[in-house]
Amino acid sequence: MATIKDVASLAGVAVSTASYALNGSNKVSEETRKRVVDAARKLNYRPNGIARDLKLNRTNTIGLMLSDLSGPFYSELIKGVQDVTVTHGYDLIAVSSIGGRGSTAAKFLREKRVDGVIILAHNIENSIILSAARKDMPVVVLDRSLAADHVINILVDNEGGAYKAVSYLLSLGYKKIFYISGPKVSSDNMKRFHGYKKALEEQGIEFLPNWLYQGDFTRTGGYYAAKSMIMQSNLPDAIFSANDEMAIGVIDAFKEAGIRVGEDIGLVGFDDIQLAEYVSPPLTTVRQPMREMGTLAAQQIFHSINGIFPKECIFLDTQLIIRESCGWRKRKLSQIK
Amino acid sequence: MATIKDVASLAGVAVSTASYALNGSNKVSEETRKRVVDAARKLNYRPNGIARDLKLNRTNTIGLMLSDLSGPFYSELIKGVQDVTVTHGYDLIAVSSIGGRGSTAAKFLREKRVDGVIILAHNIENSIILSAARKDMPVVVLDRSLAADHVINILVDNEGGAYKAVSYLLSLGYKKIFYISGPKVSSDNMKRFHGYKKALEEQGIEFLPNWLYQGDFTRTGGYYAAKSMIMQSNLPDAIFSANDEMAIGVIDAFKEAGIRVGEDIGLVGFDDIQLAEYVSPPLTTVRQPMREMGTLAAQQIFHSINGIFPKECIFLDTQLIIRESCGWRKRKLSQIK
DNA sequence: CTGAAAGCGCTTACAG
DNA sequence: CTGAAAGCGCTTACAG
Repeated sequence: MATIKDVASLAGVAVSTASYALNGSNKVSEETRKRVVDAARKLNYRPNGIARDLKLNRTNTIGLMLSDLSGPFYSELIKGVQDVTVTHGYDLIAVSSIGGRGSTAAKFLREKRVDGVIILAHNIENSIILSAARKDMPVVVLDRSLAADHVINILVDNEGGAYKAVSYLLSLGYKKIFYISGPKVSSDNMKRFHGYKKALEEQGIEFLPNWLYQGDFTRTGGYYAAKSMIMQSNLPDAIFSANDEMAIGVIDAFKEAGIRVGEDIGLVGFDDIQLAEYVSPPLTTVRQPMREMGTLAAQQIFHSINGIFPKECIFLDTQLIIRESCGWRKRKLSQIK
Repeated sequence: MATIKDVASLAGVAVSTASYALNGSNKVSEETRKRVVDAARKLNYRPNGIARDLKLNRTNTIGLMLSDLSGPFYSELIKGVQDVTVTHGYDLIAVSSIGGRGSTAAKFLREKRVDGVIILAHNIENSIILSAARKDMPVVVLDRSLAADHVINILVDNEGGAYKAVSYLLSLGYKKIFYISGPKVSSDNMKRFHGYKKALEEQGIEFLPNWLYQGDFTRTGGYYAAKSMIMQSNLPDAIFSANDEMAIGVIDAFKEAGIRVGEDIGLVGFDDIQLAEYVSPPLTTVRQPMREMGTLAAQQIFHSINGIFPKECIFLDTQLIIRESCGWRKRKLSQIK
């Protein structure tokens, strides 16, 4: 593979001159430039971007770390991030954190392969983030609250969103409301759980341990949680699922058992993924402003690259999206604020 | 930011020794190893992966280039690729080709930043791929047929799939069947168009120019195509949409106009994206084996890294998934092979 | 306008 | 077991 040295020697110039010529510097005469470019073409020369990055000590790329590259959930977030990275002329790469410490995400965090990082991946430990964040590598976290230099927090009001959702269920007359949990290590999940309990408490309803079913934020997880309820004959009035994917699994399981979600039982999810609108019954859920999160996250990266850090963490609100999974008729009868 | 040099001098050893110690070589005494590791910790040393890549002349990462990082369409593909890259201990990064020649994908292709590349992005030109592919950077293309050294073709039978879909429509008695096209530069689209025309011809049905509506593979594109039909009062018996996303846009537009897809009009898509099953009416479509494509693609990369190239291009079959968007009753009446 | 040289942060034969 | 040195492929002051 031809290097700039080969190009220079074929063109009969020094490598510095070749470099200038190739990068369109005006320090070079039109004639030599042409000679160099010709030589490059002849050799099918491709610059080695890695060498360039090393020399310049910057990569011009932002990394987006997601717990699962293939999740249905990131679409809008990615769009938001992408909008502002291209505006700034930066590249964006997406990597997965599957595998935890051994994951590509962890490696990129460790090895300074990008100029900034946006994280939405609960399976990356705080310690990795803390030792990665530094002046020339700001990181914004979207899935936890983590106070440290060079880490920026963008938080959505998980607790408030969950509270809204469960209060809504309560206002419809549901009383025995189960919680299907995401991974316990997920801070988002814990916040939602708190919001859930808060709403219950406020209405003087006691939370019972067997109202909690463990899931893992996947559809399959939700499916088996609901299956368990059915097999144990431990059926609720309604369910608050810590995310939409699990809620869809719940629908699957109940459908199999002949239980009608939206009629026999109420269900609300969290996230408002694209599918939520199409699933049957359409899922009531709490929407996070994903696109806005993406935009904000990327903007914050560029601000801090320019030395401007936000004073405090950024807090975003959620929105309850009412569809049919909590029942139509009941809804009509009650007051919703 | 501390480098290995700093670590070495704090530990009072040569940088070579520091390097050996940090990389767990057994050339180093336990005692110095400890001294070095301590020094590294003290300095919060992070290795510079870019320097390492440059030195070793390999990145240990595979790049997946997609035309839109946020498409709903790649989920299974990514899973397939991921499965085999992690098995091989390689990293995977996903980059977008939005922006064509200026895109991150094009840059990574140009600058040898990965050890192999998988492409599903019609907006990357052949010329870029051809000049990127080389012995130490195999590329597999999933969206075009491109014969060259070090480029591997994995093709799904677009033409056959389209033919199947349209034949099915014809067998149901639909005659005036429109085509909603993807971008004309997309080879997938053109193949599907050929399959469509072939099925028509075989039944002696003449294709009319005003049966073709231009779309762009997006939901909005499909929506406006259908809108145009309605506004021009140019309504078909059925529509074959070059992909599912556009088909969903079609459903939206017809729904607004009070036309019932699956009753007044037949519709079939292509891809079998996740949504297809949930949309109303559920969409009949032709499924591509996306996960298998991903697995195969990654396997081929590793084969060629090991010097083994496939002799010919790999051809995958499609499958017609019958749901409700072409009508239930009609379907019952006819024979489908 | 052009060239010789240093250096980015690593790894790895090679000597000792 | 440890160190001095070369080199990966670039860019960029600095001289001339």
